Amino acid sequence: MFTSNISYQERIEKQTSRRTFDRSKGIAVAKSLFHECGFDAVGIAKLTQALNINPPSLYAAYGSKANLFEFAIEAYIAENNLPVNEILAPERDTSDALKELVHQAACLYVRSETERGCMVAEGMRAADQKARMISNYYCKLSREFIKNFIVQKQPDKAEELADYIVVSLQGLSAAAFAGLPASRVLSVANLTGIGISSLISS
Amino acid sequence: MFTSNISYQERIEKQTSRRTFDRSKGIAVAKSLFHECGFDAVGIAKLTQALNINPPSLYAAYGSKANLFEFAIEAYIAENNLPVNEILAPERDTSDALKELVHQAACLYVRSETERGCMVAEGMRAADQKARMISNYYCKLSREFIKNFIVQKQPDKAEELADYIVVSLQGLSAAAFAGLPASRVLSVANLTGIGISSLISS
DNA sequence: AGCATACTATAGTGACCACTAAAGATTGAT
DNA sequence: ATCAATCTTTAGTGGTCACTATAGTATGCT
Repeated sequence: MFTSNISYQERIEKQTSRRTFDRSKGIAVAKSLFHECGFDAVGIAKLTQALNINPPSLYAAYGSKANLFEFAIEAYIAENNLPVNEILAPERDTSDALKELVHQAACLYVRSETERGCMVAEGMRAADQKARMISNYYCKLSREFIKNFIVQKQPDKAEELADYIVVSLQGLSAAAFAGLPASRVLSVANLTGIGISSLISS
Repeated sequence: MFTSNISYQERIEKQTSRRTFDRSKGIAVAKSLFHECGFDAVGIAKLTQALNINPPSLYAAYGSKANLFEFAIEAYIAENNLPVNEILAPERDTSDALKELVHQAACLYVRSETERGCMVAEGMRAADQKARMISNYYCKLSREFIKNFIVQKQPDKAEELADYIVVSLQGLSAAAFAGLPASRVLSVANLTGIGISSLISS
């Protein structure tokens, strides 16, 4: 989408029965490494060692480190995505829905001891510009989704409330990544939920 | 404190009238670069070019890149620090004080077009472990200061409220760093303030 | 003047970075 | 069986990383 002319699906489908390493598994491993360490701290050497392959195999399969990162982010979203269609169902109370979204996201950010925070939010801080652009794009997608939910019932507050939710999630992700214990992250998420209630009822 | 056996003051005082580059200015330049680009994205080459010196001069003056980063953070705190002793004056209303703290911090995070967010908060995401440790330490200092203010009047909520404030600031810093326009960052800070009110009065 | 000190600049260190040229190996199709 | 395609491996590319050994130079002290 940003750096590749060939999509994730196209690449996967090209895989034949030939002797080859498992591309899907490669993306899963890369996702874990990128999530745990961040884009900048994961080198090609670390990736190829984790996959037990050589650099050319990695490049033949994914094109570049940035490409692989984007595949990994897509996998992250596909696997870890919250059931947002249920959480942000149109008929739900705005406040309840947003509170649950923040709570569920916080749970996601601390459920692993090693892969902390939101991979997208953390990717936005990478020193590498491509990694930042990719992450920013998926963050924007999320914000739009949240905004479109809010706009149905609170159109006048949709923009600023969407910003508020996204920024809150960025803070929770940062805290989780920095090592704040799960219980305290969830406590902050709970306080954020109380804040959301007061913002919507006012 | 973490990586040096020689303090900032000691180094500065050692400066004689000999032909030498301005150490304080070097720290100021490094601070701007680190703040704008992040620890990882600023190499020795970039620093020495900006200061118009050679690497050995930089190492003679500051010891290491991590040392220089710590000096830069100290300078950042000294120069950009909010008047926290006034904002968090003991006699002030807890809610008003915390709201102003968040507002002033948000203003700080977006006042420059290039140096966005909080240098300490952003440093906590560096790929370099030393930079993370240094940043985490100063973040912890800030949290303690906030907690000690809250504990005077709301001792039962001090810990979780302090976490809430710090996480909110981390979110605002991340948003500012990612390029969210100043007006929207300030708007989110304002909403956070409303949330703080409801948390304290409840 | 002579000397030790403290900074400087030149020029490099090995290690790592993302990435690839070239050739071998395995496959499916003919 | 042969060939083309596609993967693999080996072995590297040039570049940048943080950092430094060595030697030159300007300074203050005696």
